[in-house]
Amino acid sequence: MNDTKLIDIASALGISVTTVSKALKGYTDISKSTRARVIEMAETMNYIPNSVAVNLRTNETKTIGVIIPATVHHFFSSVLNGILEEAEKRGYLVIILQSNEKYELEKKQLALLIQKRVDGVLMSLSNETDDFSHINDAIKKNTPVVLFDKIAKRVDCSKVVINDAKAAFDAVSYLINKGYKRIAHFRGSYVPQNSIDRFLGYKRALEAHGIEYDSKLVYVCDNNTDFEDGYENAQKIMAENPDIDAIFAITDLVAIGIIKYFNEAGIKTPEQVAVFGFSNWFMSTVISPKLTTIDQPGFEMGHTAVSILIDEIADIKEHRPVTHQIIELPTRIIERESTVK
Amino acid sequence: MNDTKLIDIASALGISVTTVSKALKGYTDISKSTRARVIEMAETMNYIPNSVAVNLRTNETKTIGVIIPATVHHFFSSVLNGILEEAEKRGYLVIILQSNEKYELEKKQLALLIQKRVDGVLMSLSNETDDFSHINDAIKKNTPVVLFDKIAKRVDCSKVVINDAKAAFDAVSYLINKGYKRIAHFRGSYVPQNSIDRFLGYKRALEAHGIEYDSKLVYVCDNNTDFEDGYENAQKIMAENPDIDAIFAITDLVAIGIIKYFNEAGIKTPEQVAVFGFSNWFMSTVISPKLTTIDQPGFEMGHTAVSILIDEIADIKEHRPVTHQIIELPTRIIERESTVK
DNA sequence: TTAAAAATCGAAAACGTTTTCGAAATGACC
DNA sequence: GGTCATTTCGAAAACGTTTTCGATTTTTAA
Repeated sequence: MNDTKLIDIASALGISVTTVSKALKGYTDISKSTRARVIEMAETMNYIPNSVAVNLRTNETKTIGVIIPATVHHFFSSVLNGILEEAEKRGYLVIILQSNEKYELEKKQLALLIQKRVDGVLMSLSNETDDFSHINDAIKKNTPVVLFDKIAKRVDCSKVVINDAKAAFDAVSYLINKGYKRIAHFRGSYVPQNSIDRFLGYKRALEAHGIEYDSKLVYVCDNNTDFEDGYENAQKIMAENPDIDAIFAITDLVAIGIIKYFNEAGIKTPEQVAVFGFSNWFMSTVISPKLTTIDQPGFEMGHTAVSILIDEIADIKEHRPVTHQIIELPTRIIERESTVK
Repeated sequence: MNDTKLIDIASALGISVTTVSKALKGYTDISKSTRARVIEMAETMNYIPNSVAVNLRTNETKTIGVIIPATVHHFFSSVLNGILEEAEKRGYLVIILQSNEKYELEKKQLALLIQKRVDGVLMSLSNETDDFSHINDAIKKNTPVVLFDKIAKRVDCSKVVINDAKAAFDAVSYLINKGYKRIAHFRGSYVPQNSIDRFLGYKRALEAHGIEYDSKLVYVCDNNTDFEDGYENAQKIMAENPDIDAIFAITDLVAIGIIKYFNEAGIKTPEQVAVFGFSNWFMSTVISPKLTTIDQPGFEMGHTAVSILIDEIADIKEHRPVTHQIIELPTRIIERESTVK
């Protein structure tokens, strides 16, 4: 079952490939009549252009690459849905790779995408990444990159993010305004900017409201895949600092770990200790009590990242100057049961 | 920043592109010394082969397409992880598309992938799909297809599945052996084979154990994205059939909806009514009580589907006869709290 | 030294398009 | 009928590789 090519249509009609190609692409220097004949013949011969040949000739693949650091779960699955939807709408296909939070893998995968001649790439950085030359190289080679969620401020490209510090500030301020006074923070590991920013937001909110920051109330949860981390640290904090009345957790996942422990240990949420999550993952409504959290708009993030990227691709193609944008998507507090007495 | 090409290396060294190409690919008719010079020059000039040109020449893209029916959540995210991991290991990139359970979209996307010259495609059928000519066309055009999870028995290609009927049979038999007698089933919609098979398994298990099938105990949950369905039907069944002592739910999602209602209504699980889910999604350990369920090996499914596909791609390329395989992955019962008194 | 064998290289075709540029045909106009 | 403008078409180059096949050189064997 051999594919039909331009030359097949051409010889069937006794004309040249040039004419066939032009007719199919709507060039104006082909007469109405032959265009009609070509189109009909293409139809009956079931002609499908060979994308690879087109790619080679036009030097674009209508494909974008995506590198995400973690497994396709929770937050990234929302982002991915946004990416897929918008990309399809704009006529692009998307190749997905995951770096598993490894810098070396991320670097290799970016190189692979460039070798594959994708028109642009979307990426969210691995926790390990603190050298950005691979990204700068890509940009220098005219492959636009837009960073989302886990970004690096120092690299000069478009970014779409949320304001983690502000969101955390809002969350903790909310708790303070609700009357909670001794508020702990279960933070993430020390490297990722997200983790740092949310911690900073927590600290600033305390200071802004005249509550002294107490480093003993900060626990580190650096296991991103399970809620055990939250569970165990909850156990620990209740032994070490039983006087707390609220916990601001870096993700819904650790918040859920906390609530699970509290449920089992008979600690009432929010009466004894309130819990505040982050991301508004699906399961935050599954747990009892339902989790108060920050809505992190993953779907929109994917959407706008693709949109910006494709615009930049067009700019580069048309030799227009490309201006990088930093888009900060709004977050909002979703108040549920875990913080309202 | 222009990419260096074979001809750049060739002219830098005063030799032909042929020689450069062969040296780089390890042809034996190039002397050790010139090979070394070529490799070094390629290194210093930072040569990266143009994949598009290679694709055109070799007529393969080292890329596979994946079409999934639903949003990347829950079960499909596990499958996707399996696919990505195995594909990368075997040197293939993967393009992902989602059909949103629409036949027309599925058809269009498959055509798109073929036009893009992917080497093969993995797909899980939409709920609407009952015409399989698009798939047969793809296979006829020498693009191998392997179906996973939501398959069609009538199309002649490799498939990787679980035995839904058997898994459901096992689940219900487990409940019966535990002493439950009046077991309801919250089924899925009427079209998908999964839904039908699980229902059939339920029915057969009852019959096999001498319990009369009662159609009044079967409720339909056809909303796949939320647990409201389970919640509402739980409410309904307790009003209409308060004498039930167990529910076998088609997915963990509806099972969680049921448990949420039971928790709120003060109905004890499993003491008054036991609940059995399906898939072993992450959140089945989040809910209280933890959910007894069927483990559906999504990650492995992705793994083996890719593996089979790539083998078939190789067979076709080498003009070997390709034999289709039907792989049935084992499922098993994960016993948790929702069924043990 | 010479013939045969082996080693080493390169010209050119091919993959299937797109697009430039010029040529041929047609139409318009006086 | 002759000039010019317009319409319509096609030859050929180009995109960057891979691979066949023949040519040239070097080595081996006698």
